[in-house]
Amino acid sequence: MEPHSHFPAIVAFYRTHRRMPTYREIMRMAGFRSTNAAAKLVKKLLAAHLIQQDDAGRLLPSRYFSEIRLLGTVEAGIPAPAEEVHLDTINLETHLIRNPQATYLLRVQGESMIDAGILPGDAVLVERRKEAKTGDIVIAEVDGEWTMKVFRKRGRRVLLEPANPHFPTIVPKQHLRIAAVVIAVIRTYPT
Amino acid sequence: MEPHSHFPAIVAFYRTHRRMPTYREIMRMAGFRSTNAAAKLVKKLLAAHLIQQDDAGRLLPSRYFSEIRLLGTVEAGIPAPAEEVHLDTINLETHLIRNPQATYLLRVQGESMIDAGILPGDAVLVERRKEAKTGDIVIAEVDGEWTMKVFRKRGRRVLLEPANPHFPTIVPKQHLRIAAVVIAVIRTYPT
DNA sequence: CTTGACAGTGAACATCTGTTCACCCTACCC
DNA sequence: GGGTAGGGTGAACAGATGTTCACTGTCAAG
Repeated sequence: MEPHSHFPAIVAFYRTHRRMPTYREIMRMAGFRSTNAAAKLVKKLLAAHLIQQDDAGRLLPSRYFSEIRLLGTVEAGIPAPAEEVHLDTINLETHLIRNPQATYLLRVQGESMIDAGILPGDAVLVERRKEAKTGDIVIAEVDGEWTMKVFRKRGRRVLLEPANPHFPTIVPKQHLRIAAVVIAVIRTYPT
Repeated sequence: MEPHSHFPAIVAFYRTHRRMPTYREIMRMAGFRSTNAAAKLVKKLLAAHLIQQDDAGRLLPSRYFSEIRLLGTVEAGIPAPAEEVHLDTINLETHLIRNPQATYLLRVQGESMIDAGILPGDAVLVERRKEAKTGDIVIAEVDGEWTMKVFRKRGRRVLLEPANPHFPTIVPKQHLRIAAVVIAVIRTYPT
């Protein structure tokens, strides 16, 4: 039995148990009767970089445990399922979210950011943050109203610019509180 | 020290180490000098359903490790962290992806879909599918070229429409192969 | 002051963990 | 046939792991 043939079972174990299997569990899954057989299998999977290990020898999932296969550009097309073996993969969530405790999903109303490709109905992933830098898209409370705009600092002044010429640039009069910065836009299409 | 104040550190540990911490590691993170203190902390986190445990006592991540808190619209604003308790949450990956085996991430080149809010550099989540219905955004191979366009059926004819008036509508002459349908657009902003 | 709840210490224990050793068996090559 | 590499067995071991016990200090309520 080739060592890689047991890899899908390990991935499945990780998904259902939310942890990596132990050597004993790998042994049982593969039908071995000795943990040494599992250890040798693990050594091969390690050499193939299909799984990883920490300093204490504990098994860790590799990037191959994430679900999404990464292709090139649209123009490069989509390969046949058989050629998928070598595809790079990413974990969508770790790729999008750096600070999970401070991350939220908001729905967009209105067309004020339409030229930045943010349409009504889109979802925006935002990270709670009090500071922003020029060019960031921020969620802010200005003079009592919540809004999403592009943050710009002009010298000492702060501007909140829409991405739509039909909307006015906001110059905060009294109160500006930056609550969050947009880190991603997510638009889903009905299937 | 409140027990929940240590929870973010545990989540951070899980994300960087790709496994749950042991009781000793929780002990060190919290500054305790007895594993019993960590065990008591864990008991409280278990009672609050912030973490989970398997049959052998091993710690497992709960949904709070991977789920995003869901707010309303931008105009409704972002509540203070204290009011977060009742927020609904979703898992980003399960929310976006219905059929993981057939789902891929592609990068967008060109501006042909810009009026649909799909900009160059965006990522599109696509699901391998051979059929499409009018209005779907499809990845298709037309007369030897790969392209992303809006699929439209006009009677017996099939049109592939761009979302940009400067680009031509494609009328497949010989060969049209639909490879995938766009199920989501994801745009990330540099932090 | 007394009481009780709570949080943390220190130590112990049975079990599980990754790792390693010697060994067996089979298949293949020269 | 002889040799060798590879995959598997069985057993052992040191260290790590979750759990538990008795105990100490603190602090607020009565």
